Amino acid sequence: MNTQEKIIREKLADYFSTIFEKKLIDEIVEVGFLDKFRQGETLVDIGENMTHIPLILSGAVKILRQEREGDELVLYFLEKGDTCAISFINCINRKKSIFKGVIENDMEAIFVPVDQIDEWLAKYKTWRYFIIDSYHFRLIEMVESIDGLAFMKMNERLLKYLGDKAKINHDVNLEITHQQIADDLNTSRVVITRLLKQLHNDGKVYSTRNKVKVLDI
DNA sequence: ACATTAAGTGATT
DNA sequence: AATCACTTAATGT
Repeated sequence: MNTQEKIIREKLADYFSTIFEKKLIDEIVEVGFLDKFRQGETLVDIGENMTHIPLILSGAVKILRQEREGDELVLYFLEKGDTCAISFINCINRKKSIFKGVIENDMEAIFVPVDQIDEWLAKYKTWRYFIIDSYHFRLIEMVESIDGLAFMKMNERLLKYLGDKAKINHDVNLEITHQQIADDLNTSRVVITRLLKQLHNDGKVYSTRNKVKVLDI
């Protein structure tokens, strides 16, 4: 076994080896490759073809919908142990991605080529469950996201967003500007500034320039 | 000290 | 909740 394979096997041991059967792990080690991305990089853009799906080992990815340039909306975040089931379907159908994925935190993932994905679905129960589970979870997050748009006031959306962000960062101290938040929620900076001030006064967050500390978790 | 960028605010729709 | 227009505060050079 070469060193590259050894490394992948070790990385998988952290999280995925508990959910995948041994034979499947062996196959992943065989065909997968490790790749790293830095914060702010675009993992996949809308309209691109996908050839691999990531099994996320560390870091986080922000999944968003984008209309035109500068008009976007964050749907959810992916972190360790997650994969993008949507991208999986994209792979199978050889369709173009309908989402954009931006690296939220420096990310490390094992990429598995599309050809195997299909094959494993029939071959391994654990893989099947993993994909279905992932798909289900993403669907729930999507519904939550829709609920947010349809029923929640902007201040609730903001609070949820900050909570999610704190969770995936494993830190309640967020380094972010009002403008960046506004972009992610597809609203204006002025609105965020005012809502943040409210939340600040309500004791739910503590915010200063470039920083928001989430207090109410 | 000056320029740039982030944040705060009142008025209007 | 969005937009405008403007002010004030923080930060970098």
